[in-house]
Amino acid sequence: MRIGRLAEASGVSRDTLRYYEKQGLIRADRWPNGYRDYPEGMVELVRLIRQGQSLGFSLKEIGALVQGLGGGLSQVEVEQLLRGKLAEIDARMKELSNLRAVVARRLAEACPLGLDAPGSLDPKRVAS
Amino acid sequence: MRIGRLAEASGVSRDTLRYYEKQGLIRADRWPNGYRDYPEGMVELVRLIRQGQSLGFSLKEIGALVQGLGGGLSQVEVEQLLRGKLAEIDARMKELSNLRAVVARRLAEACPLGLDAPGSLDPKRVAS
DNA sequence: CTTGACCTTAGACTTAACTCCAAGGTTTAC
DNA sequence: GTAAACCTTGGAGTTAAGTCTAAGGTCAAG
Repeated sequence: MRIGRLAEASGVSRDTLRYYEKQGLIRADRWPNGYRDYPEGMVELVRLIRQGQSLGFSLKEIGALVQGLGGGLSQVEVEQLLRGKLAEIDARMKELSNLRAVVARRLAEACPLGLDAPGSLDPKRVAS
Repeated sequence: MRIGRLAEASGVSRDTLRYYEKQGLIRADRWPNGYRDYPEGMVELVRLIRQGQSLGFSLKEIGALVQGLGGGLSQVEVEQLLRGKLAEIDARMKELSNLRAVVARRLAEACPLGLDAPGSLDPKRVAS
């Protein structure tokens, strides 16, 4: 699979894929002519990278995880890395559920009667 | 409350608070000498902004929400904005739970025996 | 054998979100 | 009253994550 095909399949630009390679997030074999050659499964990995990113993880963090799994880390280190990531994901889910509650509460306030209760998000009326 | 106090209480730098103001995310009254004066509740709002950010929302998105709530949007528009945000949060929670499953699976694989199953995150061994 | 659609690299440019600096005014502590 | 610790503005610099451009190589179709 050449870069254009991977770009189309994964929904990121060619430039971005080359950038990810430079950052060590993905790898590519090469044809004799220098063209990059990706395995099918790369689509999955790139999608995972984008997903991680959209959830607030930096490329560096994602890279550390991906690198760690592929690279020179020991069994124990990989395990710790994964456990750490898992804890972080759990924390983030909790935060997200808090945020959801805040937005849902504000919706409940705004929706039925137009009441303006304290604790609003409104920066002009924030509680003194 | 002056800017230094808010910075300390909310855990962001003075510069960042001024930047948020420039971007329209927060507002401040002024003392006659020009110093910014924040209400207590501002701490809460700033924390919320940081939380939203750490969950992958841009300042622009957060600003639209905060602005919308404070600003010239109609009842219906605010309601739509909030519903949209809620849907987005739900989608993100689902993604996060997917990501959690991927990491947890990899941990289960890596942990007990060092087996290398297909579907790994490893960029060097991604399925062909 | 040339046209169009691919691919390569290196490097410049862009945007978001800070972060720092300079030059100066204010307030508090001694 | 002066030194330290605040505050102000404007503007420059930084980092991450792309995005774009230039100059050129490859390949299939007509």
